[in-house]
Amino acid sequence: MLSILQEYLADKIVLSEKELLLIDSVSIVKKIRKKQFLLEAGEVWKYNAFVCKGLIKTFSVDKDGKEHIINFSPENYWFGDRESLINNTPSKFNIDAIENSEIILIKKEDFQMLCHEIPSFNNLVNTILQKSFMVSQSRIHASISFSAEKKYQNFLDSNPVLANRIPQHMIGAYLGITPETITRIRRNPKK
Amino acid sequence: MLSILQEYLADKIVLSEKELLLIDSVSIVKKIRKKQFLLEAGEVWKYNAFVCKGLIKTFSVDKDGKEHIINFSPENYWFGDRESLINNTPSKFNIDAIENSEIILIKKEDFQMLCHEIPSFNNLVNTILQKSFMVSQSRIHASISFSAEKKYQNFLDSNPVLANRIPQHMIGAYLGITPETITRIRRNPKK
DNA sequence: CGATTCTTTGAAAACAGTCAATCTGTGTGG
DNA sequence: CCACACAGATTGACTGTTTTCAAAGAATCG
Repeated sequence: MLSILQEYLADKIVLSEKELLLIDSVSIVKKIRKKQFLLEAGEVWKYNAFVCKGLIKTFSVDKDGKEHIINFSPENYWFGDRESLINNTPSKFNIDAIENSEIILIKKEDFQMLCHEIPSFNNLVNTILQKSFMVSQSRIHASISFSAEKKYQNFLDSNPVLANRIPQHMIGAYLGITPETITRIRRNPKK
Repeated sequence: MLSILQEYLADKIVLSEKELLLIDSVSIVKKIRKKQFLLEAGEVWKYNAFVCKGLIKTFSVDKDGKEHIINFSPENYWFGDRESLINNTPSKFNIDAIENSEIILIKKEDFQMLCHEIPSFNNLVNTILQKSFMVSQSRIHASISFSAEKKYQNFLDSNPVLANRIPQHMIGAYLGITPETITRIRRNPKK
């Protein structure tokens, strides 16, 4: 699975053989099965994680037992709980797999080392952060501006591929809409 | 007003006299009055901007003329439309002042130059980006998980100082709640 | 002041959520 | 390969929250 990360990196930045080896040397390959947890609320998250294959979700569970999904992470996406990672605080979130998945974990210190040793890697990381931030801004915008129907339509339009890998009730949990409402939107779209 | 930015920077990183001068040399000081626009939807945003004094808001206006507020930026905060800035695309947002304000603008290219020339400045920028991202994640979480009342309470708790500088209808526009609903929440808090 | 902006109110309507039951499809173990 | 269990989706009736609209009342500012 290391090769998937390598391909991803090769597509974004130029790395020497030595740098690639350095990255490999700190990469922990891991397979997890559907519904298996990577992080449970209360634990401290220690890694930067990359999805080689599969689909990961980050979510919270409220006191009524309802899930609220912070993020979906498919292949070639990084994930983790940044807040817990950076502040060394117990996470408010859970992370588990929606599909059987193969991921790479890089320990916080190792990841920092990579950023320090490999300037282009560091740039990539910052670029990704920039993009993540823009995506999250646009999600906020949708969230405060749109009706349930528009939120759902917007999700389908923005994530056409992802949408048919994710059960409807999870899309709901991501958008803040109940699955029943989504059913009704689908049955009875306005116009 | 340059001194405010200098103070802010001095508090976060160590800068040589020369570096400070470099920053000064590309800083454009600007005063804007309440309700004055810095950016209108459709224009391309060209700067990184820092608030020395006052309060800035970034918002969209939908087809019904309703405002949706993306961000409030008080003193010592950076603002701008990152998406428009980075992609050189017309902004979907407007930026104006809630209070008479004093700000510093740094042109995109100059800002990149600063990041390139001053490593500690670059680090600071990335740290801020990290933090902005975490804040926006937590706003997303609130937005998909909480009732109107909890959103409002959470806003007051998270922004006790800001809250009494911002008219209620703008807090509503930030949270995705009508001002009437906020009035009712205040009149009739549950427990 | 006078004008503007902001907040509050009430009544009605729209929207989305809840609950419980049923239906559907899928995957797994025997 | 079938049967069963289970997860997911749909339905309908109902409830509750939030919005809408219009009007009136505060508060603020020049």
